[in-house]
Amino acid sequence: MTEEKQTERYDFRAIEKKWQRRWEEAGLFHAENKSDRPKFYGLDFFPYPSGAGISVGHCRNYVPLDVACRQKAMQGFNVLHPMGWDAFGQPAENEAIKRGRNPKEMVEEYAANYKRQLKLVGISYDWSREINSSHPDYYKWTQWFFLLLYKRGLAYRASTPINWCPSCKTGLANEEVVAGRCWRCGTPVEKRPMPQWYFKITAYADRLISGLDTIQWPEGIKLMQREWIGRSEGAEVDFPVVGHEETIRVFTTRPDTLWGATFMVLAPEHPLVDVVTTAEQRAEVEAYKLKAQRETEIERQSTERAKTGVFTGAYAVNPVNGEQIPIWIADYVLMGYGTGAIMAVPAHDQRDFEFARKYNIPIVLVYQISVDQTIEAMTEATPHTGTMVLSPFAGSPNDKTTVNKVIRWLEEKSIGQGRVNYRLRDWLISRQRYWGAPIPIIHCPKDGEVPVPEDQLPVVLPDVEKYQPTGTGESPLAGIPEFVNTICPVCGGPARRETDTMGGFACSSWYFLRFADPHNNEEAFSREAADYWLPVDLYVGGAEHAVMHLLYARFWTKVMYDAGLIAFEEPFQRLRNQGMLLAHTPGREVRKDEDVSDGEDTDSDEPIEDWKVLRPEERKTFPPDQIVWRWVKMSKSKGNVVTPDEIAEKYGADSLRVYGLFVAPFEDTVQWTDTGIEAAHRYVNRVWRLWTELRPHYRPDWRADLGAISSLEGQERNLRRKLHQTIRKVGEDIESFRFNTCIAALMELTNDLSAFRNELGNKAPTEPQAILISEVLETLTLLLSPIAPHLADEFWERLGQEGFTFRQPWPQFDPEVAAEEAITIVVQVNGKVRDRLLVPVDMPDSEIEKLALESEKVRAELDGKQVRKVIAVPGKLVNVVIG
RNA sequence: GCCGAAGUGGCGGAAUGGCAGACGCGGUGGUCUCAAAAACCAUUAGGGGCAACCCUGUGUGGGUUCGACUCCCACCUUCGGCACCA
Repeated sequence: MTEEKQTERYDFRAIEKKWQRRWEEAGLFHAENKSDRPKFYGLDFFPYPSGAGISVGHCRNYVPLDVACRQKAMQGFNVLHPMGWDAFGQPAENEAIKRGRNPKEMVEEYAANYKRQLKLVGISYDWSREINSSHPDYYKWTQWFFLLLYKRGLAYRASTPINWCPSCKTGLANEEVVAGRCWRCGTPVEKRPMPQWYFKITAYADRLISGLDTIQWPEGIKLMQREWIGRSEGAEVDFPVVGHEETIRVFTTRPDTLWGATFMVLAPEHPLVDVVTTAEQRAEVEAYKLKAQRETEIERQSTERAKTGVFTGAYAVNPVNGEQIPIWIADYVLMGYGTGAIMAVPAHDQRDFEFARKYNIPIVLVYQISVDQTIEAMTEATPHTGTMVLSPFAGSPNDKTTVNKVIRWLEEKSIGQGRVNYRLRDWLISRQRYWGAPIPIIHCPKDGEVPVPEDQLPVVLPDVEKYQPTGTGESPLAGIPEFVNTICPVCGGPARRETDTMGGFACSSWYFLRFADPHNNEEAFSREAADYWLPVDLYVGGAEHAVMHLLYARFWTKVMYDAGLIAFEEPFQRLRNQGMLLAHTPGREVRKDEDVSDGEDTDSDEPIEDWKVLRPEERKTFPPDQIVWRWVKMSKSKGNVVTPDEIAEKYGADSLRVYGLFVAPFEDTVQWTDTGIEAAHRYVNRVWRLWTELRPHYRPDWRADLGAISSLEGQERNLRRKLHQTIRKVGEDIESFRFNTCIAALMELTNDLSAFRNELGNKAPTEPQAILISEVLETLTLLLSPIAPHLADEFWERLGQEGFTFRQPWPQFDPEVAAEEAITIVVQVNGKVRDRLLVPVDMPDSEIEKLALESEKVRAELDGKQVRKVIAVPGKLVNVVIG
């Protein structure tokens, strides 16, 4: 036969377009709120749709979850896999300002583009549930939740110094300040006193810690949350101030060292500073306060910084021994933690030790390491060693038990109180920006703060021409009289609306619930829908939200639980973080003193940047030999974005999917390479050719003749075993997010199938061979379905089947077929491999041991030496210990 | 500084107490072709040997074990997080 038929070309563009259209027409991914099947809710962190669209980097979290969801659907689950837009917030507003555009229109356009791209990649979203946090029918409920928190005493307005970003011109939550800088723009953050809205997240601190034990999240993320909440146990103690009514309250984790307190330190901003400072010291104290105020957070937080401080002239009384100790102010004490004041125990706290040495303040040992220990010889504080020598507890060890004993004693004597303190601060929710959900509060001159009645929600964000931040600390909304002026719901008199909007994290703290019931106009979600779908079974997104979004969403969920709205306390059962995608990017080296935007870091130990991306226009003119290539995160600002559009056009969406899954473990940071995507494409092509060549031998009724292949031998038996092993492996690997080895397993199967095809050549297959081919082709098609869904559905159709692989049951493996018949037993001598034995699976250990000892290699090693021990591990190896 | 994760061929990675390097990239040789590409086949950790084989090898140094990439201790490096938290 010379009709060596040319295999049909793999026309992925046509195939992918065709199936995407058919899926949409069939409403294939539409999830019903009721089903006899068990539910599965898979969720991606909902994105802010930026103008750059999605890059192949985004596909690294959307595709794996899509694979998991598609597999769940085939396994018989009723799957909810939704997508929506985190459209409110500063990123969108900043971009709109930059482009001189209306944020509303702009966001619609960008979201539409995202949607188009996600469809292009073949993600199985139920688009009928698409939501947009900037739509009134969504933010109505964000406002409703604000009022829920308000009514439960969890939203309050207070005027304390806030983190202010001078570039974004708005307040920032503590979580949004990274190393003293704004997390969005990197501008050093300032402190400003201003009346602001807060959510009382600190009231939930303990539950936010304990809840972590009930969920399957990466340990690193849990740890970061625990640290952020920063629980510490200790005591509060009041120190009377000599000659004043006031007392200074301190929090300490080490009340057992009270007897060694030789001075006190107040934060420069502490309200009592002005009260206690003496006339002689006032000038010096004022100067220090001013200096501390001028310093940015960055400067104040810099490590290895020498301690500085000023004496106030005042003294406090140590309540445990009546001694008078000086009161200082110093910037190493922070107003934002504890009470803003500390008792200083230089002997047992390193910071206090340094301070005492510098200002010649006495040091008193509470715990002594040895009888001849002298203060003069000390070079550092000894926080965790020694035996107590002062106090009624002399003789106690320096440990937790002693601390607890002292706390009880303090409570009995009414000197102090046991107390738990948290690093977590309340969540600053006010933003002096336009593009957010207005805070639904009315300020009435008569009735004060009045919540907007629920039937008046939403408080609609007005359409305006000018929405730029004012920079005065007032929201742009304050300049719109039609918005501001309203009527007090209580007295009917004239009143003013709150003009701050909510930060974007409010919108994202409940969106996962809205997906359960996205079109509900009566409530945020129906209890029934929430009970059915929630909690989210699998949540996938980047680790950059480890504290912010994930902490806030957990907080709101607990509030809703307490309000009886839902039956669960943790919103996300299982969480996975995908790794970053890096692109090889040309840049140039930058001298450390060049291009440093805020040229005042004279002694900063960290260079801001010693390398800069070349701008596109620079790339053409820059001397090639001076270009320094680096792997950096793919982002529009770096000019190194690869879009799914171009990859889908050149290689196809299925190839892109395979690439991202295969290139590295899901959590790992990976480097985008052209050879990588080409390899994936080559594999998909290879499957296409192999499958297409074998397709003519397919028998639709192969299941009826399974008996014909129950006793295959040789290569055919091996291929069938491989097939069933692959079913097992692919199933397990998708379940556990090990997509790279999952693809590898499919490649191995393909390789075996290829060898089989080569063996077969142009010969017509025998009856059993045809059945085997049929089983392999059909099963391979279904195994590929979650990974390369377009290709799989095309194959499915070409097998003469109806419908979609998405609706087919996931293949089951036959353990007997998958079982190995003969296994290789490794024979070791003293732990070194000397021989290998191929034995039947069911050979008894004693037999294997005997064979091993008879092995020529082993006998050669023996050479007169004694066999001391023989270790046999069933199915694995025999180790002969000689000596 | 503290906390966490990681370190394996030329490269991405596999193996989580039992055959180190699956799978893929890249390389080399071959088949096909007028030629090339594609595809297919073979080979590919390093060193030694004509060979069958032998030795070395998972960041470094110790330890536990019959046996360690895997567990324990110390150190080095890289990445991520936190950073005067009283």
